[in-house]
Amino acid sequence: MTADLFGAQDDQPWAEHLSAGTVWHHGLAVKHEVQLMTAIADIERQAGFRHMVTPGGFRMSAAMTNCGQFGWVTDQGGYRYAESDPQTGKVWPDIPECFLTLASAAAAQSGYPGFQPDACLINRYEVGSRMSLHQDKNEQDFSAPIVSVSLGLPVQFQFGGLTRKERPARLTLEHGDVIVWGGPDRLRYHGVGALKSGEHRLLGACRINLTFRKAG
DNA sequence: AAGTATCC
DNA sequence: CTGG
Repeated sequence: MTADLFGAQDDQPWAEHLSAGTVWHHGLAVKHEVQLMTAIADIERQAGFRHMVTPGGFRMSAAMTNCGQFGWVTDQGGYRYAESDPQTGKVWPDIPECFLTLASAAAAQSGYPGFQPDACLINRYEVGSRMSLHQDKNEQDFSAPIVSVSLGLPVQFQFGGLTRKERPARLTLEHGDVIVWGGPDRLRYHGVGALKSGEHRLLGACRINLTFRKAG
């Protein structure tokens, strides 16, 4: 990875090892922020954010889109990965190089070298949007970790156990934070609380989360 | 079912 | 009324 990928203080011992997963706290270097924002805007032009519907018929409060070979979708028929955007019939946009660089570097630093995601779900949270506790389990390959990148407003992240009963740990995720979980922790329940109002210098009253997976 | 409603 |  490049020395400035995670900002000027990258040689600091950043990792905060939880009982499961690794959180990297850092300020993204300005040029990388700009690259990521530009890439998201480019993806949005090809595959717009939309509020998907759960199998139970409820509209999700987070707006979603995807890039990569596979995109996570939900509708009344269930959760699944699709190789094309149901909204346009077109394949999802490619995962931008700057996304891949960040995701693989974060995975490698957390003990998962060679991470090559083929799916990136992009969630956009407005004030009040949330994501209740769930497992990422629609992927074919649980040997690859999950890499999650937070941008914009802070949020309370809930990191639970392998059953829903286990009480989740809570931690605040801020702009530029990256969390990686895999191996025995790959199927841990996780979610985020409702986004509180605020103003981020780049994203305004909004949080965007990039979640990288090996789906296929 | 990654949802809401309700209770405490 | 709220947060879990």
